[in-house]
Amino acid sequence: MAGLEYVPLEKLLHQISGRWTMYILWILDTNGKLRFGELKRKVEGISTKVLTERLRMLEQAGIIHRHYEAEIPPKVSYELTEQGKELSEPLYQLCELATRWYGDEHN
Amino acid sequence: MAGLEYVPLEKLLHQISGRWTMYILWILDTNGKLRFGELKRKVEGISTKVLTERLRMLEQAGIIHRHYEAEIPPKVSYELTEQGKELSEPLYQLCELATRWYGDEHN
DNA sequence: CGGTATCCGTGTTGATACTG
DNA sequence: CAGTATCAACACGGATACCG
Repeated sequence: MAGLEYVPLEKLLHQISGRWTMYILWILDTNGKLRFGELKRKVEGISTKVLTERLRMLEQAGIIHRHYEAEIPPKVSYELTEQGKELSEPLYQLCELATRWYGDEHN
Repeated sequence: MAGLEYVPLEKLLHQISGRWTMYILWILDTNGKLRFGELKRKVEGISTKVLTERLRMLEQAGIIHRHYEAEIPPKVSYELTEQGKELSEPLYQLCELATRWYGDEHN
């Protein structure tokens, strides 16, 4: 039987879909590098646990990069990788389509 | 708080992601109109319940069209709507990207 | 043929409390 | 500041049996 990875597209969609994920990517795409706290404030309503999960997942997928500075207080920031930026283009198209279908009240 | 529909893109991705969904769309895109049984045979391993769920969901989203003929035996076929076909283009791009990232052993 | 109905295991999401 | 740990709630996938 096929399994989840049969089509690479399914694997990719599996990574970028799911609650919050796209929103996080969108915000990183439009804002550039952000610290954990800033990100959490912009993705209003997300819990630290879920944000952490998403960031780890995206990092492992090579879509975002985590930059850690061992200071006091600790400073950690995230940004899209070059690979991650490749998503912008097709995603923007899908977004345009989604906006056309479902309205643009929320951008 | 935001909710699932905050970004239209999330709503769209929510609809087309999830196990089997993309695969179903892919098959309808490449094969054209198909009957329930044919579809089920092509999406090897899927249960009737899940296939039905996905088809209902996609139908409600306006992505596929259900054509019912009250014969004996009953004949029901599915195909992409014009709206559904709009997905092909951006999806194809994402697919190219996914293939480049994750390999093309499986097409 | 083309589905429904039911049930259940598992994964995902999330709130809350706590830590280096 | 940037998380980890824990536990509860729920959505999702899938097997099986039955129906018009």
